[in-house]
Amino acid sequence: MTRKIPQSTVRRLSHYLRSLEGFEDEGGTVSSEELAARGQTTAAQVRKDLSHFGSFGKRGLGYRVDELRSRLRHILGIDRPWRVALVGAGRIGRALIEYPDFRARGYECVAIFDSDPDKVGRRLGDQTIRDAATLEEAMEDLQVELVILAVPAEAAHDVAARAVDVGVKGILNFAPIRLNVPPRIPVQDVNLVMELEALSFAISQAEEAG
Amino acid sequence: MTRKIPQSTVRRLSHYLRSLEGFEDEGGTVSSEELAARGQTTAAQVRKDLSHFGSFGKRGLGYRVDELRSRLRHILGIDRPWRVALVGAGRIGRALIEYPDFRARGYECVAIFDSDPDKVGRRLGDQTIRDAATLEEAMEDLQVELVILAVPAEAAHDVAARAVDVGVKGILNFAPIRLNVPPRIPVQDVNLVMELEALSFAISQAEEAG
DNA sequence: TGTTGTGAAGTATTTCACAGCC
DNA sequence: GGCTGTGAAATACTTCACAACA
Repeated sequence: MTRKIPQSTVRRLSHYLRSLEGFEDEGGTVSSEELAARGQTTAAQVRKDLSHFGSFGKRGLGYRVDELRSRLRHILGIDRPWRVALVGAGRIGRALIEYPDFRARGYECVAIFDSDPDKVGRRLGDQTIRDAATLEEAMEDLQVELVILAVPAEAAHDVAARAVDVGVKGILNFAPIRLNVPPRIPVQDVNLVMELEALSFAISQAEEAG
Repeated sequence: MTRKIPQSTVRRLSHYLRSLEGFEDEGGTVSSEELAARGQTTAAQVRKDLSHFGSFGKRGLGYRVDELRSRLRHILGIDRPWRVALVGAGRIGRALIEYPDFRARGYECVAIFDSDPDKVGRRLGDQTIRDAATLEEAMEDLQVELVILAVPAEAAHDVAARAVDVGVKGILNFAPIRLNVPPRIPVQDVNLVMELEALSFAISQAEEAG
């Protein structure tokens, strides 16, 4: 039913789910047209995206809102909780785990690590910051599945390798380097400065074109 | 020379520039092969990406490191400073403007706004947080070019519209909504929870496939 | 009637492969 | 001899358009 789904489709699926949030009419239906209008895409694209995972619309009617929502949650893998560890107790990591959506989407921060002795032992949210030296033991005990890697580039490879060794399944990487982990481990890179660069690129291009 | 450059190419250009950072051998050269190895792409892709902007390699030799670096900086529009304002003095925005790369890439935070009276007037870095009500006046005075929009979704449309009205040229948007600005204004959306969803999607898919 | 699901057509992006130049 | 620049081929992604059906 599903083979190789492009990243662009996954992004759109997240959007569709988010769009559904605005719907109070639980028992109602949405058409691909309506969904398309809320994301910036086309009705055909919506239908194609969804069709990769089965056909759960009703011709002439659209998609049942409540069913579509639960299907999307299942497809995105957020119909169950995820045990997440934050490594690097800086601002970004903290921003992320404090997002209301973080918890609302089923991500649960079960451990926070840092190597700075001044930070170790402090409270952060409902967690006490642990010494990064205890990473393996703690991650195994707590059955961590996802790691948010928010450490300096120099430390990132090491932390990633150790996390993968103890069975972590995926990494959200804020370090501006390409992690060298086995291909079975998905890594999602986030680089905020790069996003700014995309902006200055677009503006410069437009200016140059006149 | 350049027409419509895909987003994927722009991302890779940023990577190439970042790769060059590791090079001490300023006067030396890099081949497309080496560049490809540092990003996760192919030599042909590197050459194609660069060829959109002219041909500045030497056959048989590769690209001069120092020249390539300055070309990339020019292409990405970071061969000049950018005047940036942060709207929403929460953790993410602060994380971003405190990144060493933020300044190193020429982005200069010239104003910070928030609507929370408890925050207005406080210092943050080398800035005093301004009342969001004064946004138009301050942005015009300070000739802000880029806005980092890190406010709740409800406020985002309004802030974006006001910023565009006073001549802002681009927006980095952390609010999980589609901003409704004129098409000439580039908007770069960042949604960290969506990145996590891409991760749980990938893992769930792999698990389902067995 | 209205809207899905989907092959087929159309675009966009990547990869190939090789002539051309250092 | 080595490596770029680039058309041409291959692949990936999106849009079209329409049969199927609630």
